[in-house]
Amino acid sequence: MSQIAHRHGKLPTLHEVAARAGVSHQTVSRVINDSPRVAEQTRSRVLKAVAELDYRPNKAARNLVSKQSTLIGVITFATHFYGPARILTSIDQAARKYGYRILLASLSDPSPELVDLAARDLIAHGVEGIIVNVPIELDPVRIQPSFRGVPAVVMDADGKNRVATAALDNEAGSRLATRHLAQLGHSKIACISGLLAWRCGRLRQRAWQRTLQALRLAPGPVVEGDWSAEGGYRATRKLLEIGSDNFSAIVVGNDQMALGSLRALHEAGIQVPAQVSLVGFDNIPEAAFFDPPLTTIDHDFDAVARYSLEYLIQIIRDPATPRKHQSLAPKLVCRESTARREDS
Amino acid sequence: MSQIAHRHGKLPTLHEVAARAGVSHQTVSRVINDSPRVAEQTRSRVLKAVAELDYRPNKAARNLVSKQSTLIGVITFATHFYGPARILTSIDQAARKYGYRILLASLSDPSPELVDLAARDLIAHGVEGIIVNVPIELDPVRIQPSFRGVPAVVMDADGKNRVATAALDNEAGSRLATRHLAQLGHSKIACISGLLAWRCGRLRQRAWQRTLQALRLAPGPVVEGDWSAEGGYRATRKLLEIGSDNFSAIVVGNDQMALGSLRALHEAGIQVPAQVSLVGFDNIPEAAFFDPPLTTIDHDFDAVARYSLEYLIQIIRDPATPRKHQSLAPKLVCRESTARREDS
DNA sequence: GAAGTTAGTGTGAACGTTAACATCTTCAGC
DNA sequence: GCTGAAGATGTTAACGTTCACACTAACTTC
Repeated sequence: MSQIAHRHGKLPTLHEVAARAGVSHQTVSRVINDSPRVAEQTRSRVLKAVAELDYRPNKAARNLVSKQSTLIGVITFATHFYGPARILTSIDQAARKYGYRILLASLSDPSPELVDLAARDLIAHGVEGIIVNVPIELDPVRIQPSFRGVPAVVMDADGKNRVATAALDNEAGSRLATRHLAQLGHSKIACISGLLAWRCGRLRQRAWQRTLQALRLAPGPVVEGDWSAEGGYRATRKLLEIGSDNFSAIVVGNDQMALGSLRALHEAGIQVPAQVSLVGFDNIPEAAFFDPPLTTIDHDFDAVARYSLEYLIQIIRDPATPRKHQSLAPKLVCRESTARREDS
Repeated sequence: MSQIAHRHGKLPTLHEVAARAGVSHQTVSRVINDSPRVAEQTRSRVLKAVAELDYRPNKAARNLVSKQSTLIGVITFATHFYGPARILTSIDQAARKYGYRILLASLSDPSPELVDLAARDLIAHGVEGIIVNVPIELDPVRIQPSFRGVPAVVMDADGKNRVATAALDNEAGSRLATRHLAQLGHSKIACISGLLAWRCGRLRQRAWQRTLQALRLAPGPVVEGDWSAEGGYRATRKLLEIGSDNFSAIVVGNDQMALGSLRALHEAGIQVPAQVSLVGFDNIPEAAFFDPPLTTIDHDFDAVARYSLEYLIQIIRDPATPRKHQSLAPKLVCRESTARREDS
């Protein structure tokens, strides 16, 4: 790798490369930045010096003068959950392709104030753009001043085409799940929602309710879960306490909770799907191996993440890019946790 | 928040704050950095100006001159898996407490060359330290030159006390799992390993083998999985093809694979734990809700992550900190997927 | 062959901060 | 009231880039 030992903690600079190649620092800069205005011979001489010294441009210095930090900030929350973690990973993967690195700002608490603080801090670090993925109801128009002109894409929000936003269509997913159960003949459809403090939790629950209304079905019992398997387990126990003859199917807020729900039903001696049908949400890789394999809503986390990042980069490159809302349609994945309602 | 509108994309600087407070930029710098040599009256005047302009120090400029970037680089791989994702999250949480931000470098492929490249890039960004969490066998002593004196902690590796390393004790975990099964009377213990290209996969498998040797038991069949539920499912099918009378228990490389395994056994009409006992690895939050609830090895991902970060910060603050290897002991969590072997 | 163009290179200033040193008070100590 | 220390502030020079511009040589163009 490097043929030359470096003084401890001291990295070579443009000037040292220039001295070694016998040119000015500016010429080295031109070579580094692929400027066409460099003679082939000079270029190779510089490149040789760069390789010998194992030179890498100091990004802080570049950032200071040119505002090009090759940094994208991501403001996120609850990365211990599958969805947020998956999105973060996908954003990072996508960013790498464009030569960007991710500067992480994960919140201890999802409040607009902390988003504002995080945005400022990221901007102080010189990020070229910011992706916000926070589950609370965040008015993208109102928080925009926090970004002070730095391009931003807000996920899981709707910016009314005044702010760039992108979201998985939670409502469409929930509609799909509820309709599927109705079509199988279920008329008593319960709901285990995710945290209602989360936007996607509220959206999913509301769509369940509205779909039932549209189908002229009375809404079954609702219990709020906390997205975890344990939360799903507890919510199902509550549902069973209310009375198992109040529902023959459950729309569950995510797959982890569905796992807990499956467990609770199993313990209560209730057969899935023979006695109760269950639909999950997210289609985590494990869902196909639940017992029974889970019918669920497939959400393409990678796609939104990739879309958001590419949209952000487009805005960075051309700030005049129109701001709009993009929503990605989910699809139903039928497995074995749902079945036709047997008339009793 | 900010009372004053900013010119588009232009952030206030030390000088503008200084002008507004009627002091020199250096005095503002002193206030910002909590220097004691500032009169109380001046301090409050400066603070007022800072608040009014909503000033935040430009980290790139600070980084350039003082080498204090408040940035820590994390080199990681496969963040779509539970373990690496969890560790990343925990590192980030811990870093925030110390005022650091995480600069992410996730690899597309876990090779020493890419680790080297990532390290250089992170250093070019001015990170004050680096945490490496890559599953391959990485000789921490050999890759050390990549870091050019920048403090680093390598996870899941052993630096022979010449490089700072930290790891969950995979071998102890596997030993615990295997011994547990042996104590329950199982003598034919199979293994579904994780990817053997991963260090932890190899370590876990090897410890299973050695434990059996130590117990003077013949090793059961081994199949390599890929850490996923589907991989566990396929591996179990292979095991069943080899013949279900060759094993009465399985040590599985992680909980996701154990889920797939459970499914495959269920499909084959094999009762767990009545006919076959199963031990997982990692204790993911869902494991308690598998059917049956999974006996597994509890790995404290948060603890290693926190430890690694705190160790790194200690080295940053005092480069003379001795380099050593820290290993965290896992523990067995007994649930219902293991039972005493019924003599047939 | 003078004037304009273009390729290739160099010079100096900026970016916004901290470090090092300089300066100017103020006040204790005798 | 002089000396010296300490407290409070200011001045100047880095840090390592890029940007704007200047310059030289060679090559067109009429």
